[in-house]
This record gives sequence, structure tokens and C-alpha cells, in this order.
Amino acid sequence: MSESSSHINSKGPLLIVDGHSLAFRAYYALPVDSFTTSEGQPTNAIWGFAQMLSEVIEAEHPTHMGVAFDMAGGTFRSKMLPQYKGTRDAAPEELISQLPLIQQFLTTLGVTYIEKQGFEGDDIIGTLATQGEQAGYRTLVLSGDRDAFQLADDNITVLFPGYHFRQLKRMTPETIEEKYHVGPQTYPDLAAMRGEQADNIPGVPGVGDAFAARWLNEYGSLDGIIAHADELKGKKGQAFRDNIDQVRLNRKVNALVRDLDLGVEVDDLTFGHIHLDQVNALFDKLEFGSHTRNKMLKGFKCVEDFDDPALPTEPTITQSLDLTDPERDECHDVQSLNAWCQQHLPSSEDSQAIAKDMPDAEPVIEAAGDGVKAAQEQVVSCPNLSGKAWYLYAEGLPKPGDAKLETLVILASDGHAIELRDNELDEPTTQALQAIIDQRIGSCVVYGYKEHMHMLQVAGLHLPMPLFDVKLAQYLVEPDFHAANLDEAFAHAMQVTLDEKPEVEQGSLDFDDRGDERDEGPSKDEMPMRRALYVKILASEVQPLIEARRQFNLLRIIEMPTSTVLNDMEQQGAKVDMQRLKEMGDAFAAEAQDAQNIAWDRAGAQVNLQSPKQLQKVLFEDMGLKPTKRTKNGSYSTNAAALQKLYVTSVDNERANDFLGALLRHRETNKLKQIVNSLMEAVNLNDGRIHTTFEQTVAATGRLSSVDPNLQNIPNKNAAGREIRSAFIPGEGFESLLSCDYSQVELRIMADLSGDEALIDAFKSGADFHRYVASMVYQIPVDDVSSDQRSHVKAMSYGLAYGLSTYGLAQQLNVSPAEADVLRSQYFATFGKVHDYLESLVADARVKGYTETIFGRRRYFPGLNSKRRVTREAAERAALNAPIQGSAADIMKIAMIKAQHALRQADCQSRIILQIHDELVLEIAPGEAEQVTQIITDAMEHAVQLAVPLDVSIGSGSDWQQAAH
DNA sequence: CAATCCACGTA
DNA sequence: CGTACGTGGATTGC
Repeated sequence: MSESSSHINSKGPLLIVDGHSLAFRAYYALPVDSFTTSEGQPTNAIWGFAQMLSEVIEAEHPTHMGVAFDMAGGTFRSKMLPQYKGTRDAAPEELISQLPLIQQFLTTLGVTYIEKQGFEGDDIIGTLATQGEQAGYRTLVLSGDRDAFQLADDNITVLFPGYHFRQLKRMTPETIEEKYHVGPQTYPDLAAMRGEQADNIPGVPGVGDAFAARWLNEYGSLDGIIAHADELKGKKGQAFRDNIDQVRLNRKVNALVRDLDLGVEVDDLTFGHIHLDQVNALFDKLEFGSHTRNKMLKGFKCVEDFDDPALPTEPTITQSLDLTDPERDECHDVQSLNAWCQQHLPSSEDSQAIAKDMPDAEPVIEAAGDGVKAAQEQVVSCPNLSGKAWYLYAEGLPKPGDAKLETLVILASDGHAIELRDNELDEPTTQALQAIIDQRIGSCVVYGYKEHMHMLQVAGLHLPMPLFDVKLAQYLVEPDFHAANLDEAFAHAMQVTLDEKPEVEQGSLDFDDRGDERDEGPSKDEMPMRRALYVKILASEVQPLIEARRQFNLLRIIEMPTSTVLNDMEQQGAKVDMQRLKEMGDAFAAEAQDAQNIAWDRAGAQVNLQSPKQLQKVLFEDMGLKPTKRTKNGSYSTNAAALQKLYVTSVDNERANDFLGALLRHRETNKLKQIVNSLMEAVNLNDGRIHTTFEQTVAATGRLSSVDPNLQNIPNKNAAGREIRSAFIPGEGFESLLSCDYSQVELRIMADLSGDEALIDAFKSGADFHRYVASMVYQIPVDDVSSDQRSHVKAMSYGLAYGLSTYGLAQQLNVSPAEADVLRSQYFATFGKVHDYLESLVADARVKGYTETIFGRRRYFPGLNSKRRVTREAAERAALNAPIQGSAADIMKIAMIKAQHALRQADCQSRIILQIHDELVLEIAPGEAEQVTQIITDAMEHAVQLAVPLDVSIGSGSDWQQAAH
């Protein structure tokens, strides 16, 4: 936040584009020869303009936008300065011919462009920026004309293309001051003396930026200098006195008009209504390929609601890439391997020096226990990886309990690489490799630390925590994007399709630049080495983004250590009682069979009870029942809620009633049968344990997920399902399971973040939380709270973090919407700050484009600007939920790291085996129950220090069900 | 055979 | 008309 007393605006950003100067810059940046249609129409300016605009929109998420253009014919400036060429009239025909096409492009995308006879685009920009400021917008001015610098202030930033056209510089009052040694208001004075080559305006001969700035700082302003003109010394002083009239004129000409009547309100400059058919027609005419089209529309897709959730919401830094294949070296014996590493990899000393500067998880996590702020203050810069790092890339099967290592690539930053196949990893080689890894882990970069631990482990290699995990880093930068593999991640970040040859364009290189092999593509044998290169390039793209967001501490202190915990959990797995599962599976199967028989009998046909389509026919056509709910596709829903309603209303129709009852029973037991079967299939035959995989880069909020099998959705709600948990038991050498879960974490986070005293008191009281809250909401003594009141308030509390509507609340509580509305207003009357906080979450997200957890985990919400109400409101609910769910996930990850560390310190054999979002399940070694309970309680309760205590409830038992409390 | 819908389990 | 996930079966479409 600036120290300036001026008001900082919050709306926007409003993006104002200098159409002419941008087209002009693009025209000269791109070779016109390579961008001309078969009919001879040049397109280089359009191409550069559109791409630049798309990138800026993607990066800045403007809510409003206007593009200003010059008009042909003179302006008030050309009347004052005869030699002044209105920028438009000075342009070559090949550029002029592209301007109408750029305007057409803007129109098809629903963007407003503005031109005014007798004025330049600059004046329109000055006016819009001024109006935007008054209307409370943060404003971005995208212009290649330095005259725009005078507009910069706390609310207005100028985006100025530097020497490399696509590299935009953010010109703020600070950066202008830094570069020119004068502020934005004084900048035109400086420019008047220096002159403007591009506009054909002569300045004072011999006087450049530096001298002009010196005089300005001495005399305050151009007027001041003119008043003391005779004091100016030397040749330059004389030159100034000789050219005072020219300078005065220059100053008049470079002043931007800021109060034109444009006939447009800034508030009206929304955009994003895309006429896709017109866009395509225009692009056809310009002969733009599909790759180019996607690129140019990408930014707009973030704004408009295209049905493509995979679209990135974040800018990607595109550097010029060196995609030459690595130099493949051969190392068939230990000696040459060691020699190679000595020659190409960073030295052990350098690696240790890097590691020494890295944040260490333990002390920071200790600090987190003393408050989140303390942990956040320990933000450490992410080192630039180029030149310092080396890359370890393994291919194989990372499945826990059944992993394989096939190929190992070591890639040096000098472009040399070696590749080792699994059959080359004999004992001495493995030992040598281990030494190489251990000595240089501080400069090692991987893609997927956890997966690499699994694969290396089967080869007898241990992988300590490397410098950087590109996979985790990319996830932090863009949590809504999920790549199935490295190739996809790479293609996404590079904005290319690997299967197709990318179009030749400035600043990017051909991926298959290898002469006659061009059409073949890389062979299968080449892929591991190629992918190692992808890791290197990806790292160089992602690292600056991590640094820019200051998320390196999140990566190093939370995500990467979490990987080590998860690795252990996955390797260990969870022991199940196979016999027990088999019995349950048979019982569920029998009951499902029984229910199906009854249903078939009543239906009079062998309907497939798992086919919604067939059920619809039986229920709503044959039996003539009245459908209640529709699915989103328009058909009638046959889900449990709908069936339940039909069931109670069909009491007088015995046949239908029986059918529905049997169907419901079949649904339930069949589901349980499926779950049990999938668990049995997942048991590893070597150790009788289930090794799930915890996905660390899938859930956009920061939670983990569990796959293959999913052990985070084992039934718990009703008794029959919960029974399945009794099949999870301690393995050999362990005596019990311990289940530890956070009570109401998300609500506690809301209490902390909102600072609501009433809610904080409720948690501090230590009483039955929901009962206590109900007594406050209904303003009655705690003992008078009825069970209905308690459950209603409880539902309300939990609904808060999901953006639950009163309608939804009413439906869940089976009360009228009016009653739900009363509950809501009473609740917010009691907890006003919670209400304000939740509102501010969404409002802030709309301005910033993203939400943030207490540890700086971000999630972006392009949908907040959607014109479609349903998507916009869905985005609002998600934006409301993300920082709350995400902060809870951060806290649990810290608790896991802390717990594992403490268990090791205490030399305990007990271990964490499962995480179910707010619950940890541990396998307890004989005699350790009491000690471990202490350790875990401490780790979870003191993961972070909030305004309210964190409460953990713990239970133990001889199986998971019994451990629950 | 892959993609999509529907349904349903968890926090 | 409640967020975040994963899985399985049926169906559809290539």
C-alpha cells in the first residue's frame, strides 16, 4: 500500500489502449514479408496487436476496456507545429491499411474503440484515464507513446513496450522517477526539451534526458528553467536559450487533453461479447491458422465464458527458448559417470551453498505455531535456476507398492545429458548415483518429487528434498489447470501443441528443427531425454512466476515437505482385513440381489436398476408417477432424493411403493458392494495393504485427493456403510489405529479471518459449539436450545463456507424459504463481521482476480466477470469457499509435516497412514499410544496460531471404525 | 473405444 | 438454487 495520501482506487482494472501506437510498434517489430496474405494484404500489425492485447487481458484481467485511435487529417497540434506530422498521417500505407482491420477485430470481440476528429488517440487516452480515475478505477494505459507517462499516478499505470515489443514495462510514478529522475507530471517538461524523434519534434540540440532532468530538479519545472534561462551555463545553456520558443511549443503539443467530450462513459466500456462467427470470418480473411486464433482469443476467453474449463487464467512468460536437443553423452562405468558429473554438474560445494540459503521447513513451521505472520515474514526469494541447477528426470511407474524405474536422465544446465536404463543400474553404479544425488541435492530440479521418490526407491535410491519441484510449482501458479503428464504440462505452459508443428513466429523456435527428420517426430527412445529438457524449460518458465507471486515459501515449506510425508504414507499403505471385506461384500451382494428381485417382480420386467434411462421409463411412463426434479440435461431425475419423495407420496400405490423401496435399498447396498469390491481389488498381494496415491496437484483449493483407490470417500454417514471402516486394521507389528480430526476447522478459520468477536468468543468458550451459537442466534439460554434449533444453526454455519443460499438451506432443513431467510438474518445480525468478511472475499476476488489462503495459495476466478448469471454466481461461491477450504488444507499439511517430524525425533515407529482432509489416521506401534497421542495433538493444535484455538478430537481402537469417536 | 451423463460416496 | 473431489455403469458417438 502506498504511503501517499491520495486515494487508492479499487474498481477495474480499466484497460485503455493506444491503438495507433501499438499497431505502429507491432508493425515495426514484425517483418511484414512473413505476414502477408495471398492477396497481398499485410497482417503483421494486426497479428502483433491482437497477440499483445490477448496477453495483457490474460495477465491483468481488466473489467473494462477502450481502444483509442487517431483520425486521418490534421489535429490542433499540426496547426501549432507545421512540421508536426499527426502520427497517423506519418505512417506507411502498409500499416494504414491494417488499421481498419484492427478496428474490425475489436468490434467482433465486443471491444469499444474511440476516435475523435481533430484529436489524437493520446487525448482520448488522457480523457478516459482521467474519467476512470474519478470513477474509482485502477487503470492501465497500454501505449507505445512516451507522452502517456504523464498520466501515471497511484491509480494509473502505463504499460510500455520496451525494446522487445512483447516485453511490457510497467511504468508507475516510481519507475518513471527511477528512469528519468523526474516525476510523471514533470516528464512532459523533460520531453519538450529532449524532443521526440518519432513525432518529428526537434528538441534542444545536445540536451538529452540527463541534462533536462538536472535542470528540472534545480528549477522545479520548465517555467522555472525559462525564468532562469540566463543562469544556464555552457554550450547547452546557450542552446536552450536559442530554442526556448521551440521548447515552449513542444510543451504545448505534448500536453495531453484530459477533458474531451467523448460521448462515452467509462462504466460502459465493458467488453467480451464475442461474435465468434465474425471473428472466424475475419481470421479466415487474414489467413490466420488455428494456433494463431487460439492464441489471440485466449485472453478474451478468460473474460467471456467459453465452455472450456481447461483454459489458463494466468499469463505465461514466454522467453526465447533454446530447444536444441541435449548433447547425449555416454557413461557406461562408474568412473566415467563420476567424471562426467564433475565436469557438467554443479559442484557439491555450490549445491550445498544453495541449499544453505533455502528456507528450511522445520523452523518456519515452528514459527507458524507462533502465528501465521511470523511464518509469512520468512519469505525467501526463489533462486534463478538457469546455470545453477541440474535436472533429474526418471521414467517408469510411480505407483506406490508397485513402482518401477525404467530410465533415468541427468541433464546439466550446459546442455549435456546422460541416460541410464534400469538394467544399467548395478550395485556400484547405484552407489555412485546415490553419492551424486546426495552431494548435489541442493541444486537438483525435478518434475514430481513424490513420483520420483517412488521410482527411485525401487532402484534402491533415496531422493532427499531437491531445490525445486516444477510440478508442484506449476500447480501453485495455476491450480485450476491439471496436466495428465509432463508433455501436457509443457505444451500448456509453452502454448503449443506438441503433435502439430507450431506456426513459425517471432520469438519462438521450431520444435522439430532437425532437417529431414522433421516429419518423423521424436522416436520413443528419444523421449526420456527430450522430456528432461521439457523439465528444464518448464522450470525456467515457472520459476519467475513463483517468484513474482512470492510463493516460493509455500512451495518449499508446505508443498515439498508434504510430498515426503505423502510418499511415506503411500509406501506404507493401510492394512485391511481381507476376510472381513469378503464377508461384507458377500452380504451386500446378497442384499442387493434380494432388493433387485423384489424390484423386478413389482416392475414386471428385468429393468436394469443401474440405468437411469430405463428407470425413467418404468417410473414415469409405465407406473405413471409424477416426476419431481429434472436433471440438468432435461430428463427426469431418479436420484435418491427424487426417489424418496416418490416413495412417500406413493403410499396408496402398493406396486410402485414396493418398487421404489426395493430400488432405494438396491441403490444403497449395491453402492456399498461396489466400494468393498474396489477395495479388495486394490489390495497389494505382497503385503495385504492398500496403497492409495494422494494427488497433490489436482484439487484447485489446495486439498489433497486420493485415487486408485480413493480412500477419502469410505462411507461414514450411516451404520451399514460405516461398517466398511472396520476392515481397516493395524498391520503386523502395530497394535491399534488412531483417528485424529479437527473439529470445525473451516469455521475457526472464518472466525480468525473475519475477526468476528462473537464467533471468536463462541470458540473460546469451549462449550458445545453449535448449541452455544444457537443460543446467541436465538438469544436464549444455552440450556433452552432445542435440538431443532441446534441443527438448523449447525447447517447454517456449515453452509456459510459454501455460499449456501436461503433456498438451499430451506431445502436441506425442510423448512420454508421464509423461515430460512429469518434464520439467515438472525445469524448475520449476531455475526456481522462474518457476513462482511464473506462479502469482502468475493469483492476482493473480483478486483484482484484471485483469492488467497493464509499461506498465500492462490486461486484465480475468471468466471467472476462472466455475463452469464449462473456461471458468475457459481464463481462467486467458489471464490467464497476457496480461501477457507484452502487455508484448512494448508493447516493440515503443516500439521502432517510437523507430526511426522516430531514422530521421527521421538524415534516412534507409529506412523501416519491416511489423511481425509481434516482427519489423520495413524498406525500405532505397541506401547506408543500415549506418547503419539500427545505428539499428534500438539502438531495439529499448534500447526498455526489463530485468534481461536484449534481443537482436535482423538480416538483409538483396533480398527478404523472403533477409532472413530 | 473414448467421452459424457448420472448417480453417489467423503470432507 | 452448496464447495472440493473420484469412481462406476450406462449410454452415446466416433
